Amino acid sequence: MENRKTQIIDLALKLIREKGYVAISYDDLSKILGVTKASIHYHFEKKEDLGVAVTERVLQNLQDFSSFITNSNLTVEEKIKNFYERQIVLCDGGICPVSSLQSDYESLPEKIRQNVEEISQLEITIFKNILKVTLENRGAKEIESLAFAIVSCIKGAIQYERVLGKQILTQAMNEIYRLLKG
Amino acid sequence: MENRKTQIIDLALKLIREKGYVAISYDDLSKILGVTKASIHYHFEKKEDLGVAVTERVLQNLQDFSSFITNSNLTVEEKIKNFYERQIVLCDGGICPVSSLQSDYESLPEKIRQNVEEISQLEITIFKNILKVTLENRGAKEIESLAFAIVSCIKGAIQYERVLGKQILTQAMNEIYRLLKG
DNA sequence: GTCTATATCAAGATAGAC
DNA sequence: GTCTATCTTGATATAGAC
Repeated sequence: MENRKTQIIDLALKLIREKGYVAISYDDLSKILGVTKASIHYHFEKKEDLGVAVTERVLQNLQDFSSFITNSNLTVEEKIKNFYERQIVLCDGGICPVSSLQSDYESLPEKIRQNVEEISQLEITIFKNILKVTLENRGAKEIESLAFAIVSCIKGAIQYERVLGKQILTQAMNEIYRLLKG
Repeated sequence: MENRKTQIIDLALKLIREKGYVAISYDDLSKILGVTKASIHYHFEKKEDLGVAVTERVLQNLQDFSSFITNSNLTVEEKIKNFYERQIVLCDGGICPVSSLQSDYESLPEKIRQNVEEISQLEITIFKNILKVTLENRGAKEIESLAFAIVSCIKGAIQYERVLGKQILTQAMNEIYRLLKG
């Protein structure tokens, strides 16, 4: 059942958002899906294999989003709004899966680390591409700094929001928009 | 030996920065310290007790820092620089212990959660206090939004920096300084 | 492709000797 | 205060039946 495989990846991604890669177990997954642990092991022999599949999925989604943004005619503000509204949907009450995997970085097998690196870099690159279109008068270095600031801000805000339960991301983004006008 | 207790908290804090609360074990701690697991259990009967001690330490340090900043005559820029340079020292190649604990939030016992909440809130409050002194012309709401943005940016940047290994925090902060002038 | 059963190992935790 | 020894539980993983 190829569908079961997808279902496992979906669930693993959800639990990584909530608890992190280290904290989830095949027991968690199997109980929620109503199957046995052995059944999960059939689809993903080792936990590492599942982690690789999840990060490949995240990377693929991000690449699709990158293409969508590149080929769109949206304004910079609209593109940024697209990015962080997508973040909210992806996180769905937890934290960003990328932040979660970054936190667990030291415990990740090499293959998963490489994917997390690639994902992190692509997020920065997407923002650099968004910014350079309309901020042509600013240097490449400044555009890179801005991309770092905006992505960092979005990701940090989501983590505080889960713990403190305020509209931290939305409010922080209002300030970021002002950065682009200055 | 009261010193051993402190030593365990120090080490736990270091490992939380590197791997996170969930990922560390009494076995890790005991091997590094050259004692037995049982010895760690003597000082902290349950892992939760150790987590509480660590977060109380983090909170205490932050409260001290808050007093220092409040009673200083530094400029806003200097205070912010103090904050994020302190972050770099605290993280020491890992991620911020607060970010680490935020990521593991779902897996934390209630008592530790409360401490993480308090710490997260105090970080925001410190920034609000820093900003309101010189940004009197801006409303309380805007000051809060700015505090959210700056703290989020610092914390997010540290996570990307560990994975991508660039000067992401410093560069992001350069852009944040511009926010304060606009 | 999914199951039962089981192996193996590590983690959190406790009892009791020294 | 630290140790040895041990317990329990849960996690990763495998073998082999259906």
